[in-house]
Amino acid sequence: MKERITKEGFRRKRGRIRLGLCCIFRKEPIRFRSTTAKHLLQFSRSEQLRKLSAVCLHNSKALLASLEFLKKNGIGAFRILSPFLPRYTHPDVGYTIDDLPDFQIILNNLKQAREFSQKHDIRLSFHPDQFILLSSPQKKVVENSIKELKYQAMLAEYLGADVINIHGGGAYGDKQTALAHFTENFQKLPAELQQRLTLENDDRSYTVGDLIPVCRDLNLPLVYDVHHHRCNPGKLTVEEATELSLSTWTVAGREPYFHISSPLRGWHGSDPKPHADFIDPDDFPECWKCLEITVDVEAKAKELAVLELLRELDK
DNA sequence: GCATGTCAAGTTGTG
DNA sequence: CACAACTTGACATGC
Repeated sequence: MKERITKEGFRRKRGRIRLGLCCIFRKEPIRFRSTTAKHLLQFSRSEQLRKLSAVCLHNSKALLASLEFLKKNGIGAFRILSPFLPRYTHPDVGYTIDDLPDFQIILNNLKQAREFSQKHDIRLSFHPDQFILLSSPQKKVVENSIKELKYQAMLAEYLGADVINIHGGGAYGDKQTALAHFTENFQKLPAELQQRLTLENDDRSYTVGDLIPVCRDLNLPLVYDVHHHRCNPGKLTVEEATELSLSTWTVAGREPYFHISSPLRGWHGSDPKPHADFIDPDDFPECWKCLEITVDVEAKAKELAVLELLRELDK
């Protein structure tokens, strides 16, 4: 900690680290809405679409408000929640954008969001949830996953988001076989989806060491989650994993994407996996501080945690 | 208003 | 063997 010189003018500058907010706000009154298939199914199709349209329209406005907040507060990235257009791929109530009565306003808002984020250099990303599995031995599971990924790729296209980040999925008793399934399924995806997909190490199955060969093979960037790494490190140190992950981005000339969080109840004794409200500055790897990277802050206090970490890194 | 149960989906590890 | 946790609560219902 000695190398941080506090004297004005000699302040050690952090690398251009862009901090990212994940999905929602703790205190700022910006809320995204959702709805359920069960609720929708009691109405006629046209009534369903009216309700869905209202929610999607609300969310498109909430996104614009989010970006405005990020710009004002120096936050450089935003992860868009998966049900931004809720139940889009649901087998019974799924829809396309132009089914929605307000689709023109919604599309216009998405276009505005893209222009705003480009103008103010706010990086947008997606993180499909735990059901999205390209490594599953079940054909139906992979099919549903691809359907959802295509939906997120469509949104990413409208919004100019460059990252759709997923995990390796289950190990199914044999990681190498599962990763072979992943590779096989990845190669069948449309190019516009392949271009955006990234792989993230997780806190139970796949370590950075497990994923690096797949990433090299498929030319796939690795989103390095240092909290997951500390829960499930494999053989690599944080410095080694950082270096390996960086190489998967720089080969494509893209800005690396990392994740940070702190354990809810500390590193000792109880389960370290659940996330804390804020980031303990000691959890932020020293070796990241001079890098030009995006770091998503996975903390329960959301924008408050991002702002606090920003201040901490500026010290 | 507020408490509570429910919501599309898969997999893993814990108690 | 049920259940919480996972990147994340929000919504609907009933009092």
